[in-house]
Amino acid sequence: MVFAREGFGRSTVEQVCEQAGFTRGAFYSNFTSLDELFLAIWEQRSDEMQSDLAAFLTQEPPPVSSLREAVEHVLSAVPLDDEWYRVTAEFTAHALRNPALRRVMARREERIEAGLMPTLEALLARVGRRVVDPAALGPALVACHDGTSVQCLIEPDNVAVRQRRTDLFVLLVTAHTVEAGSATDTAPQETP
Amino acid sequence: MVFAREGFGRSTVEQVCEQAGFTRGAFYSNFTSLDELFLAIWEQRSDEMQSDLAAFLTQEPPPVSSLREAVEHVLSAVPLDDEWYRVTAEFTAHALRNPALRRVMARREERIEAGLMPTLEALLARVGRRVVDPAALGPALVACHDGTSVQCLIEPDNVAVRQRRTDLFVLLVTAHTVEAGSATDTAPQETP
DNA sequence: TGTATCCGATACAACTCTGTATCGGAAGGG
DNA sequence: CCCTTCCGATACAGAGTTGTATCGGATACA
Repeated sequence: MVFAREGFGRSTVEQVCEQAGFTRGAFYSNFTSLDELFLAIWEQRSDEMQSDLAAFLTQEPPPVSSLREAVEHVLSAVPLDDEWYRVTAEFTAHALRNPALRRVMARREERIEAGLMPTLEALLARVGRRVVDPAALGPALVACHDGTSVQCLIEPDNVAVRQRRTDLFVLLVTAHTVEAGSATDTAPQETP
Repeated sequence: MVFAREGFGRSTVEQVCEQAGFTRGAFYSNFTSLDELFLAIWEQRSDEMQSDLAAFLTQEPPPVSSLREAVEHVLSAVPLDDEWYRVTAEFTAHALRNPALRRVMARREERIEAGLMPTLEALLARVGRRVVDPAALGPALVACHDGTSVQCLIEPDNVAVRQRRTDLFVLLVTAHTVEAGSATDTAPQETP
């Protein structure tokens, strides 16, 4: 992917076409600008990943026996794809400057949450836990995923980073759930 | 800042010089490339922000009376600077493709943690809490900060996002601390 | 089989950016 | 007061990029 290698701003129509195996003539008869192509690619791939995630999660009910295992199973469906995260970082930077793309990013998050939460809740139910506030847990998971993904890719050789990533997810899920029988239905407990 | 407006890859030496009020001749007698300037600017500004953070936090011991107030105080020292976060997003995307910049990013995180944690621990001590595992809390805070900052800037009009951001920080700090008298000294408790 | 339509390749003209080389002036040292 | 040194401005040449216009072939349809 040219955008991952060069950065979006430095990519040229020529480079993209060369790698894709067609010419600039072909490009300009299908798109009007690189921006448009970038958006199209990102949306398509983003949709694919969400479909993959959803498919993976719903496919076979795994025999999880603890909350951590449930989290690990979900995380295993979200690979740390180096190239793809570079493209996403480019897209994020681009979106922060472009209202139209901002909406695309917002939709992406909504769809991730929509695809993730039901399965996650089902998995957690199996280990006897109930999510208290899905509307808070979803965004928190996405934010932590994005934040820790960058950390993992910035220090690819630091295994502790990846370990902490998992721990953080477990922590989040733990704090946002209660034992299934519990009557508590408020926001995550703050002990002090 | 040109990099925030145009994106790094689309910025030209000409644009940068125009805004800064000098000419390309002046530029090339002080830097060898835009990459170098970008790195210099980002490191300098990043250092400034860390100094500001440290100064703000150590300056006057605020009269916090709860863990949440302590967190809110710290967060108030980290403003959601729209322009600056755009530059950071650009830098992040750039760093994911460039090992030298990766190291700069890693150092940035270390310095944030180094500047933040002592004061945070002091503040928390004042409300009767002790951090259990600073080496885990620091990176988690940074990751969540970066992740939620994007969310806030992607949906600037959504106040719920900003609220959840604060809640998330409170949650993280809560989970990584114990009551000051407690003997517990293990990793954050996972109840189930 | 002939024709119309579509799509991609090639060619082209205009523009933009980069990096360097040369020139002029200002500041500092002797 | 002169001279040297440094720094920024201007000018220029080379390279690369964009978007369009024209051409050729393939495919679908009558």
